Amino acid sequence: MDPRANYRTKQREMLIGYLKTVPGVHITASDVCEYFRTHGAPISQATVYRQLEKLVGEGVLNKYIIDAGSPACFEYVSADSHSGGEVCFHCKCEKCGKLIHMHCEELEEIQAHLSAEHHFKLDPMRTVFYGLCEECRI
Amino acid sequence: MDPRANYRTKQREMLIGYLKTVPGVHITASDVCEYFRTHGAPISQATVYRQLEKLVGEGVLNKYIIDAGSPACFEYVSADSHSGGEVCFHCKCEKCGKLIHMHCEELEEIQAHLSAEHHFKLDPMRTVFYGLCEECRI
DNA sequence: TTGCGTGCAAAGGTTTTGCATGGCA
DNA sequence: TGCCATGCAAAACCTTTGCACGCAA
Repeated sequence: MDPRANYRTKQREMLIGYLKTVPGVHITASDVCEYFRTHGAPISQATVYRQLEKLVGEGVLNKYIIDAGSPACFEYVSADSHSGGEVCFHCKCEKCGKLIHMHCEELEEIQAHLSAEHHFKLDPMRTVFYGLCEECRI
Repeated sequence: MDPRANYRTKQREMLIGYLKTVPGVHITASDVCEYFRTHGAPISQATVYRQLEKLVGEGVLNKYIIDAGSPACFEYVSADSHSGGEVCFHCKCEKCGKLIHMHCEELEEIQAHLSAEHHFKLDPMRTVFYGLCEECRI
């Protein structure tokens, strides 16, 4: 689907290798820089940003924009997600800022409904539900 | 519901007055600054940001984060939306940028489901569904 | 009079970019 | 060899903040 030539550089392999070890966890660009700096194999932030963006384009990572001013979050997409099996939704608490991951079949029906009735192809990776979490709703 | 004392300053009135004339349109902070600067009544950007954020807190405006690095978008909330009668959802096309307003009962069930099953109180005014619109989905 | 709102300028944080060098294919 | 990737630094960008002054209540 994406026959772009990608060089297998040391930095790219290190990045993918690391992100694979934390699937379903939100990582920021500076998190990545910090990780490699404290592990004796620093990668420049320019390279981190460029590779992360490239991996998003390839579908290897998801990118989430939670809030303005805050750094973007990246998350490794597990192999079984590629098979179309599970979709991950996100809920963001407006009060405490907590981010909740959700794997819910019922919510997947939203996609079908939006597609059939509103001719809109939902992008679950990009969509964030805002509201109040269990503790904050009182 | 919100007894905060809000001074009726000239800048605040001008801002609300302008935003009211463009309901359902996405406006950025710099758009606002530009508008008033070219109309002979400049408002400092600090004031624009502070007032916009305050108006969001009051429910007068909605704020949308479209993309990292891109400025936040603000949108005037019409009076009938305040009456609580109808809930308005938004779909934002990631490709052409079009914003689609939706009044759909079926989608309102999402709120009930999130509340009952996931203990999450959805805020429809703040939530935007991202994806591809009819023309862009091809 | 009180204290919030404003304006200016500077800072803060995230992300992008120019350019020379390095490394994969 | 050709060209993409990397690193460094600086720039670009949006947004927030400190402080003194102004103005609504």
